[in-house]
Amino acid sequence: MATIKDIAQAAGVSLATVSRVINNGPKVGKDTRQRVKLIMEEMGYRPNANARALVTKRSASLGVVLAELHDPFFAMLAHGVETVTRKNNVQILLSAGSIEKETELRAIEILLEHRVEAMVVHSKALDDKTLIDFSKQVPGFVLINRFIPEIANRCVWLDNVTGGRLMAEHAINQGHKKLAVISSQYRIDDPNHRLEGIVNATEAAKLTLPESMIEYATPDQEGGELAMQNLLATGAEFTAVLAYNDAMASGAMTMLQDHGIAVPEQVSVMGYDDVLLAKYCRPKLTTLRYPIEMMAAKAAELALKYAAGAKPEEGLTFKYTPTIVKRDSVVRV
Amino acid sequence: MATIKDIAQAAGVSLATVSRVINNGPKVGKDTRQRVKLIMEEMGYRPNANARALVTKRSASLGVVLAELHDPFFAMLAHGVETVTRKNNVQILLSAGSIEKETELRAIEILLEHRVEAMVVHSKALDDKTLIDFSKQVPGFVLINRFIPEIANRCVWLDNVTGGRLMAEHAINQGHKKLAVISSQYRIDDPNHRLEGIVNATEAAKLTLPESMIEYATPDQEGGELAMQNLLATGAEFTAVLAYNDAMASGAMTMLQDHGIAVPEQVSVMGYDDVLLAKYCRPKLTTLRYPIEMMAAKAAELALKYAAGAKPEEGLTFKYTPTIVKRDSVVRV
DNA sequence: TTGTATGCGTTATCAT
DNA sequence: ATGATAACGCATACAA
Repeated sequence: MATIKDIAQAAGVSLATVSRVINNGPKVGKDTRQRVKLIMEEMGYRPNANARALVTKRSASLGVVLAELHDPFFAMLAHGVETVTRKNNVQILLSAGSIEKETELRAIEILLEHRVEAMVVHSKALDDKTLIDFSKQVPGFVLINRFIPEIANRCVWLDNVTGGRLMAEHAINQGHKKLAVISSQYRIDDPNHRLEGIVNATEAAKLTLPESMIEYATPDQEGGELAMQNLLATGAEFTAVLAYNDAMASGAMTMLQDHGIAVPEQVSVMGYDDVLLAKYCRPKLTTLRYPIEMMAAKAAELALKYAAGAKPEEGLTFKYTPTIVKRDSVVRV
Repeated sequence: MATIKDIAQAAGVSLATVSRVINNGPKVGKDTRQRVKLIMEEMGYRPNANARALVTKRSASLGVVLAELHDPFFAMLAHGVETVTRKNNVQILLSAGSIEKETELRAIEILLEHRVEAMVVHSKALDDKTLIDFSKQVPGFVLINRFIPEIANRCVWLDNVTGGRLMAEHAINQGHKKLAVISSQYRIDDPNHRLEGIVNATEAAKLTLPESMIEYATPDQEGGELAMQNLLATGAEFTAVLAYNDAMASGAMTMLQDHGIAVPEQVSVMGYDDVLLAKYCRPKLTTLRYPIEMMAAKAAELALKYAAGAKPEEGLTFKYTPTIVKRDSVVRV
């Protein structure tokens, strides 16, 4: 592949001049610029991003750490990031961390080795201290879906406690008194927080939510089916089910319908996330909107801004609150 | 950030020695190795991938060009690639090309500038010649979802003509004689090929498929709804609908149900792709399995192999054929 | 306006 | 086993 040197030689000018042409530098004759450009075209010259990054110490790239790409949720996240990187002519470097400590760590390290300027990190397995340390090394370090007080101004996150509360309140407002909960079996913050919000709301409404009305399973459709199966097996009575996410809600609905229980006529179901699926499934899912795409875009902007030298404001954080999307899976009782 | 030089200084050895330690070079004393490693640890040393890429001319990265990240289909594609890059300690560089000539071109160029070793490209807007040219520049250049005879051995693609035929044949075998088709309005190869297969099958079965029974819309749920609405508005009669993809099929089902037409009792519906949605929607979609994740993994492997110097075998290509997944949206009539 | 020279962080070649 | 040194491709301060 042709280098700047080859171009200089072919054009009969110096390296510096070519470099200036490439970067639209100011001090270069109009005709020389023309000629050099032509030759670059002819020789199919492409600047070497690595060499450039080495000397300028700026890589024009943003690293993204996420769990699993095939999860639609992370696809939305990635897309949110992409909208802003594209606008800024910044490249995306992807690193998957599958919610395992070692992998997440390695994912971040790899991005660091590539000297990405900014970083949007979705980490659930790493501890606060590790993340705080990284944020000190990388000016453009931003966390998504996580809140760490010490670096609050680098956190773009969803208030899941409020989310849980909103879910439960909505069900309660619709007259439901016997609630069941289908949660994720992974003991990370998100399910804990959502559950906390649900419990708060039930207590405030003087309802009881016995442990037996809470089922845990994998946070996907199969998990939702399984959890509902278990719930039904215990013979428990409930008129509304609050699921950890839309996939579990969908699974739960399927299982209910398979048992001849009409949704929402006999049992109401609520999801969380508002992914595509929520609109596609029948009945359409009443759920909580998790504006992950918007949040991811925000995180990317922030990361780029910090990377460019902006100082994170003290005492600031980027908290989003989910909102209820009323569709057809919940009815008044 | 500490460099190899800093480490050398701190350890009282030369650059060369440190470099050897980093790369697990052979000729270095056991104790020196220990000491250097310790110091690297202490100083938080991280090799600079850019510098390394510059001198070794190998970037340990694979570029991916795809259309839209938030499309679950591309999320699967990305995931397929990721499974093999992870295994090979190769980094993913993402570039979105939104099915526009200019953007796709720019996406590839950017990856080229980063000197990615391998490339998995999903391009629909670029012409054959351009792609062939690129493949000559980049040894590890592989196309996914596209077939170009001149570089057949770099193409991992799905036989959409056969796919279309299988769809139609399945419907016909189930006794359906009046078919309707919902296709994509984008005049790229995929819908054309699928339609071609459908037409072939209908002709072989001595059925007619008038142009009025084919509706075109955007390849998403809204498009499916719209297309079905149009179809119903014309008063056309049909007992089976073949959709361009699962999203359109889902939209079509919704619209049918909204019009009080039972699926599959009154009208059967078939999708294409077998994305998550196909299992989630009600009735579960009978569709064609498009093993995109597997294909993407194959493409990535191939790209890496070619990048490593393996010569593309002449006359070879990587064609996949979709298979029918029978679920609940099609019945015998 | 143009050219020269230096250095970015690393690997690799050649000495020692 | 270890060190000195020349690249790699580019940007840039300094000269001319």
